[in-house]
Formats: sequence, C-alpha cells, structure tokens
Amino acid sequence: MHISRLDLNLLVVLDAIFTEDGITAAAAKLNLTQPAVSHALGRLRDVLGDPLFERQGRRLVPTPFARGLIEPVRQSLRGIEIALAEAERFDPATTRRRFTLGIRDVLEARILPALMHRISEVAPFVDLAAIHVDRREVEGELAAGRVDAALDIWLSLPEHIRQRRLMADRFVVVARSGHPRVRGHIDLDTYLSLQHVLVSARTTGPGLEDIELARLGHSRHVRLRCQHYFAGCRVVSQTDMILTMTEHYARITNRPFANQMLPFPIEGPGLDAYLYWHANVENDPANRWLRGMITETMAALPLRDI
DNA sequence: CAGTTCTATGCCGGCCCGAA
DNA sequence: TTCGGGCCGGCATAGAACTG
Repeated sequence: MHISRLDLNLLVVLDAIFTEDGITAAAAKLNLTQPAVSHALGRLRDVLGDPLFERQGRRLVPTPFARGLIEPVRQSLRGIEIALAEAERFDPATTRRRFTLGIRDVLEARILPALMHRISEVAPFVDLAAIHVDRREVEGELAAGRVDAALDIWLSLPEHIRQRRLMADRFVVVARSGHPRVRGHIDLDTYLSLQHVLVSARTTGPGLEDIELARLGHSRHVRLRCQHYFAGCRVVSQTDMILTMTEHYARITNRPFANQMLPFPIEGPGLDAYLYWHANVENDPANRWLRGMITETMAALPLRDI
C-alpha cells in the first residue's frame, strides 16, 4: 500500500483508540462523536486490510497487526508534533531568512534606516528586501506570499488584507529659499498661479494633490513631471517652480538644499501610512515579529527631525 | 429480564475539488 | 459558474454483551 492512499489523520484516530482503550473514549478525546470514530476506524480497516480491533464482549482488543503498528505510529506522530512545534517557534536571534516589504520610495527612505538598525540589533541573520509594488497588485502579492507586508497610504482592500495605521503625514509645498513670490507661507492663489513639478512613477495621470484640487474645483499647471523626489527638489532649488510632497519625506530629501517647506494651502487628503498584511499570516510568528519591528520602529521615529 | 454500555451501520447534509 | 462525485462527520438506531 502506498502512503498517498492513506489519510494520515486516521493514524491519530488509531492512536486515540489504542490509548483510550475504546472508540467512545477516543471520540471524547478527539472531540468527535462515537460514530465518527467508528467510521474512521472502518476506513482504516479498509485501507490497511486488517480489522485492527476485535470485539471481546464490550471491549475492543487490538489485533497482532495493530499491536505491531502502534509504536511506530506513535513515534511518527510525536515526531510530527515536535516538527510542528519547532516550525511555530521563531527565534530572531538565530533565524536566517529574508523578508520582503512592498514599500514606496517615500516611506522607504523614512523607515528603512531605523528599521534596519533595529533588526540588526536583535536579528543578525535576517535580510530585508524593499520592493516597489503597484497599488493594484498589493492584494495579490500579499496573497501569493511574494510580499510579507506592505506599507502605503490608505488603500481600500478586502477584509482578508489586514491593516494598521502607522503614522500621520501631510502635504507640504517646497520652494527655493529666495523665491520671489513665496516667503514663509503660500496662499492658494499663489500656489495655483505658479508652475509645478510632479513626481510620479507613472507616465500620465494626476497626483493625489491634483485629485484633491480638482475636488475643490481647482487645477494647476504641471510643467515638469519626473520620477524622483530628489530630482524634483533639486529642480525646485534652481527654478521658481514648486513641488508638493509629503512632509516627512520632504525633510529628508531637502537636506542638501536650502528649500523652504510650507503648509499645503488647502486641507490635504489623508496621507497617513498604513501597514498591510494577509490574514493567512496573522498568527505566523515570523510575520508577527516583522510587523512588530515595523510598528515599533515607526512609533519610535521622531516626528519632526529625522 | 430490563437497563446500561459500547460498537457498527445506514442515511443525510455539508464541504471540497475537478471537470465542463 | 455550476454540477457531480467523493469524503467526512453527525444523527438515529440496531445489535451484542454485560450487570443487577
């Protein structure tokens, strides 16, 4: 008989009948009804071609075949139990594995230094990969396990994608320090009359700030569209164009430049960062550890200076 | 002999999975 | 998406053996 023909759970039933000395008691131990265990024994009898237990009066007595089988079966079940218990333990100090985070450059620069520092302290053999995941693919990548967790702004995802809010953020407007029309603050009229840099990985389409402006019936002139905020800030430092971006990231990318950072002239859309993971790994010790590292890192980040 | 205890069995509904 | 087959477990109950 090939093992693939055997429902290995039936061996658990066999062990229980042996240990509890009867079908009724075994059923109680397994949280099943007596007929369920009797059916299971019937299937095991079929597949093994031996009665396994025979009735002697009211008791059930194992056949020689069953007696010979029980010890190896018990040892195997114990081995499986031990292996499963091992798999459930996750020891960051010794584990060698690579976690993959779906994360956008804006958050990447903000969290990775502190996160990597924290992970290095407690998990010397854990590697991290931060990759770009299209917003439309977040659910699929998490479901497939190609990404262990994702960080992004609020996304409307199905219930089996779990989420947790990590930190608040808001829009700021970046302009060069000697800008002739911007000093200390910027009002909506000035904002709309100036030329804009838009940073986006996509070739066309509005930014979040454009969507927000359109909602209020406004529009702006995007003169330059580019891929990276660093480049955008550098352009801003040498022109009279302005750039709208999130505050935390603006503080990082504007360090080399003497650019001003000003409040966005309208009430901005929600830019809070969220952590996303799949319900499948909700209780996976390794994934829980990773999520813990991320949330602790975010909570410990200073809000203003980074 | 009636009541109790225990296993076996027929039948049914629910679930899963593969094929159409 | 639907349908059918296979599997599993539960309910009801038959049947056997034991007990007082």
